[in-house]
Amino acid sequence: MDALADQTPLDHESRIEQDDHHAIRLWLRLLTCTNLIERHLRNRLRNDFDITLPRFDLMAQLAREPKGLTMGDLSQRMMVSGGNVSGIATQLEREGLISREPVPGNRRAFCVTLTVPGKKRFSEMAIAHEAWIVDCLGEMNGEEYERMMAMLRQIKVSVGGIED
Amino acid sequence: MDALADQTPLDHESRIEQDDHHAIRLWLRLLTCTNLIERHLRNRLRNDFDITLPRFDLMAQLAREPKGLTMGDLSQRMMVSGGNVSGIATQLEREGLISREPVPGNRRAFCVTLTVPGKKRFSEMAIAHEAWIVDCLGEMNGEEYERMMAMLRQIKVSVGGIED
DNA sequence: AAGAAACATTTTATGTTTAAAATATCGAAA
DNA sequence: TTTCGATATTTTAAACATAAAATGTTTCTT
Repeated sequence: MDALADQTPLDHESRIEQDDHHAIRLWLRLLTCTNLIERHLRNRLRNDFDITLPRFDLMAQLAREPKGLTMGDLSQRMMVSGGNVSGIATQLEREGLISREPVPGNRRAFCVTLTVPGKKRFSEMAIAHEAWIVDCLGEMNGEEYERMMAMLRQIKVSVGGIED
Repeated sequence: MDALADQTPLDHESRIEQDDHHAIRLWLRLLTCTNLIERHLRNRLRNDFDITLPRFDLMAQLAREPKGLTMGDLSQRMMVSGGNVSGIATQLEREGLISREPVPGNRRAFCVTLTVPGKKRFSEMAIAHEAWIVDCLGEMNGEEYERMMAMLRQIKVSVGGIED
C-alpha cells in the first residue's frame, strides 16, 4: 500500500460500507448533541426553577393551546406514552399548575389547561428557556439554519416512512 | 401593510428575536429526529433481539475495547451516571453477557469485559443495528454528511463551553 | 505512619418511561 | 337494544435515570 492507493476510487461494495460508517458516526454525533443540550436544559430548569424537564414540556404544550388539550393530545404531542403523561399530570395538578376538567360531551376525555398560577410560572420559565437554547446552539447564520432544518426534515420523513 | 413590507430589512432588535425563534425551532426538530430514531432502534432491538437499548449501548462500548473498561469509564463514555451503569451491568452480568473482574493493582476498580457469549451475541446485533441506522438517516451525499457533521461539532463545542 | 483528600463503586430515594392490563365510555351495526 | 369494536384514561410492573449518601480504597502530605 502506497500513497496512491488512497486515491483509488471505491468500488460499489466499499462505497456502501463507507456510507454505513458515515451514517453511524452521524447518528452518534446527533445523539451526543441532543443529550448534551437536554442535560443542560434539565439542570438549568432544576437549579433555577426547581422543576423537571418533562413537567416543563407538558406545560409548554398547554401554553401553546389556551383552549386546553386532552391527555391523548398531550401524549401524542410529547411523543411519550399515555401512562407517562398520566403520572406527570397528576403531579402538576397536585402542585396547582394545571387543572383537569371533564369535557361536557365526552365523559372519557379530560381537558387539561394551565391554571392562572401555572401560566404565570410558565411564562417566567419560557423566557429563560429560550435564552438557554440560543446559548447552546450558538452562532448560526440563516443559510446554515435552513440547511440544517432541511436535512433534519429529510431524516424525519425517512424514519416516518419505516413501519414499526 | 403591503407586500413590500415583507422585504423591509429587519433592525437589530428584530433580527435577534428572529434568531431566537430559529434556535427554538431547530432545537425542537433536532429533538424530534433523535427521539424518532431512538424509539425505532429501541423497538427493533426489543423485537429482534429481546434486549434494551441501554444494555446494547453498554455492550457496544465494551466491544470497542477488548481490554475492558472500568465502571467509571463506562459511565463517562455512555454519558450516564455511575449508579445507572451499576444497575445495567448487574443485569448483563446475571445474563452472562459481561463479566466484572477485579483489577490486580487496584482494588477499587472493576474491569468489565464482554464474555465469549457476549461477543457473539453483540456481533449479531451490531450488523442489524448498523443497517437500521442507514435506513433511518436515508440518502445523504458526502457533502451533506460533512456539513451536518460540522454543524453538530460546532454545537457540541458551544454547549461544552457552558459551565454547569 | 497518620490523617486528609481524591477516587471508584454501590446503595438509596425519587422520578421518568414503557408496555400491557384494567376500567370505563362511546358509536355503530345486527 | 344489545353487543362489539374503537377510544380515552389510569394502573401496574419492570427498567432506566439522576443526585446524593454510604462504603471502601488509594494516594498525597506532613
